[in-house]
Amino acid sequence: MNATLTALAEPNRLRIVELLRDKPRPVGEIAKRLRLRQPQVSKHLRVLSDAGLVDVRPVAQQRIYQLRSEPFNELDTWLETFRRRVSDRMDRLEDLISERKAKKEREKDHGH
Amino acid sequence: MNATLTALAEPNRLRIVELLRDKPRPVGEIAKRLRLRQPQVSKHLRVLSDAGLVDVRPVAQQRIYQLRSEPFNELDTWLETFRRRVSDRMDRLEDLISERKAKKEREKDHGH
DNA sequence: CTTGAATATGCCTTGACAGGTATATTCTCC
DNA sequence: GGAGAATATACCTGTCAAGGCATATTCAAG
Repeated sequence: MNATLTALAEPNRLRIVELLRDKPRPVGEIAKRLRLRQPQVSKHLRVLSDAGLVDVRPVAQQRIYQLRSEPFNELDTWLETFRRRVSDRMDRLEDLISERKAKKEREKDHGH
Repeated sequence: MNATLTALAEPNRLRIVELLRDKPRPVGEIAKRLRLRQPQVSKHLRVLSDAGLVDVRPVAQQRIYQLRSEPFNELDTWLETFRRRVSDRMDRLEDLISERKAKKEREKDHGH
């Protein structure tokens, strides 16, 4: 999960992922399209690969990189846990404030 | 988008976000629960705030932080663009390989 | 087996960022 | 208005990661 986020947090890596979203591509093409130097692209792809975000397949001297679905599914599942909660937050905040006030009152009465 | 990912990529920040998922909390409570020092928590919350991931409300000397929904919705929308694509990748890869082979054949014939 | 294309890796430098600690700020309460 | 709680900020330091560049590696083709 954290590996996924870390990998995606780097701007150029995000661009690569978005490029691969359309279809698998060899390193050179990625470099050309994104105007990046080949070594850095290879390095970014290495990171993406270690994070499990991409797969490689050798075709002649080329290496074709493609996205893997699992990490995105996991990310999606994780996001699920926020859906409902977030919409309830306001109410909960109100509750919390009321609680706090009530507590204050109790303490005040105690003091007297 | 990138701001969101960058903010979430830091492990402790992710923990904070997951803690706030349950309900809004003041800085001190976050620090205590996650066993982090107060200054670092404040810094992380600053980053999360700048990224638009959280909101603050002062209550006395406390600052109550709560999640905002927008960034998560955006992230969700972004993920949407991967749903179908990813499942189609295999086929596309096959296409690409076939294309490549066809191209090779053509070149070969040309050479002869 | 030599050449050239496609890619990976190693090394170096630099910048960003997280933690640690001290200190400033803001508020409550008496 | 003085004390203490809750929080923010400033400064320092160490670490890590990204880019640049040179080079190693792998493969196809003649």
